[in-house]
Amino acid sequence: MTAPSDSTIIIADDHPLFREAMIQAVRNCVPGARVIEADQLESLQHAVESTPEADLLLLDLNMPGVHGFSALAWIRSNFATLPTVIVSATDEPAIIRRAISHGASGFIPKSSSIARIESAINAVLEGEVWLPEGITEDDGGLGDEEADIAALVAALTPHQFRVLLMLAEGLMNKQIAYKLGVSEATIKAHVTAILRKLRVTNRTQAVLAMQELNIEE
Amino acid sequence: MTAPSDSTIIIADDHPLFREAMIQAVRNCVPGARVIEADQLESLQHAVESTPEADLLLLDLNMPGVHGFSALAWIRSNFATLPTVIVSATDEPAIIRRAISHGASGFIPKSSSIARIESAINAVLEGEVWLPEGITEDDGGLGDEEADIAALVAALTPHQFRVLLMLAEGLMNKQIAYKLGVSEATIKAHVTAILRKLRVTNRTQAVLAMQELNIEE
DNA sequence: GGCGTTTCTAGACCAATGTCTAATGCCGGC
DNA sequence: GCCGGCATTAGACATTGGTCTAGAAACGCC
Repeated sequence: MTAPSDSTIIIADDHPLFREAMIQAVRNCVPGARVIEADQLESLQHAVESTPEADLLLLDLNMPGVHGFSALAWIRSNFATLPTVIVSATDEPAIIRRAISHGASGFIPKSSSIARIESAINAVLEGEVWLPEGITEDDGGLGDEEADIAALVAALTPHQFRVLLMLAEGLMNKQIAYKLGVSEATIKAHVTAILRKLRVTNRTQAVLAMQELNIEE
Repeated sequence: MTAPSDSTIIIADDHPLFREAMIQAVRNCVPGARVIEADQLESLQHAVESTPEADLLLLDLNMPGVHGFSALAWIRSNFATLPTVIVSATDEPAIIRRAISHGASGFIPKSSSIARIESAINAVLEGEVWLPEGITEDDGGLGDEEADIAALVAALTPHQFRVLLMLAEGLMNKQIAYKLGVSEATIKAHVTAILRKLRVTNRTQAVLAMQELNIEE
């Protein structure tokens, strides 16, 4: 238990029961830790932006609005000092290695025992990279295309990334403007910036580009 | 060899080498068969539309422009009498069962031996359903959402389906019109029809809906 | 505390998208 | 053979989407 007891740890998972279990594990590891929960990307964004001093993020790969590595790529870019551990239902080595290549500090399959989860949390808090048994880190890396798009997505600002996620839900500019409480003209400006950064020419292509970071194989 | 030697068989696969191997297998099974090749969805559409008397379609799941069951769903609807066997690099039982639920008459993993492929072709030509060893047909079926969307996609006309595939590439109406040799106004009419049939309100949502039929898990 | 840079905001303008109406041609049923 | 329904085509019109310009606010850097 080398971590200071005033650590702040963010847990992002849309499943309340699992979130509860993770909180227990965290409390066992770091008794006095402050735990912040997020059940969707919006609350996660709020959490990381309002607590830049956080020591660890436990991130589920499949939450409403994000089904893949786009959230990880963006967080790694905008909050590079925040160690992030991916928590996922899968345990496929290929996906685990992709997560590490995208900058994750560890990978915890949801099938892991509580004891192993606690080991993982402790290891990452001490600066190590934690992987499930039998997985080696030094391997492959990402496909060219995937790495390229991750870099482009990482260049987005927080607002732009949020808008991109809404584009990926098929929302109109007007709906996005309402949700974010700004004018439609503002959203249009964000969309233009997104298209430029992702090097595409319309919103459908932007959504398709981001989906390159999805999990599917 | 109960199949008549004047059978017509369509082979759709974007990999020339593999297509060649399949042709060999088909010729062994049905010596006098007429073989039609297609290397992408456009040529496949042309093939099925111009040879309604075809006896069998061997369809790869991953071709340029189609990455999933959308092509199968649409073909089953518009050419219901054409037995279709899925040929795919995967051998995951879940995907195989999804293929059968979408109306495929068989499933051949690309890892199969020539002998097994020939067995499969013969079986399907005689009206049976052919599955790899160890896979049972009677199971599960599709998720509600997937079945629903398959039904909506199946309702599209050939032209509409082709336009939808181009929407899924992020093309503009103008580009689609040029490719299909019609006016932009025509494409707009098609898009409107597609949106209605898929029960969505813009092209991005249409693309997202179709992607529900993609392979990803 | 200033200062340049980046982000966020938004209005005006033009291009792309989607709807409505309607004509043509094709196919199946009576 | 004739009729009704549907696919396809397309023009006129309304809405949405995207670019350009530009000011205000936040942020790091002297």
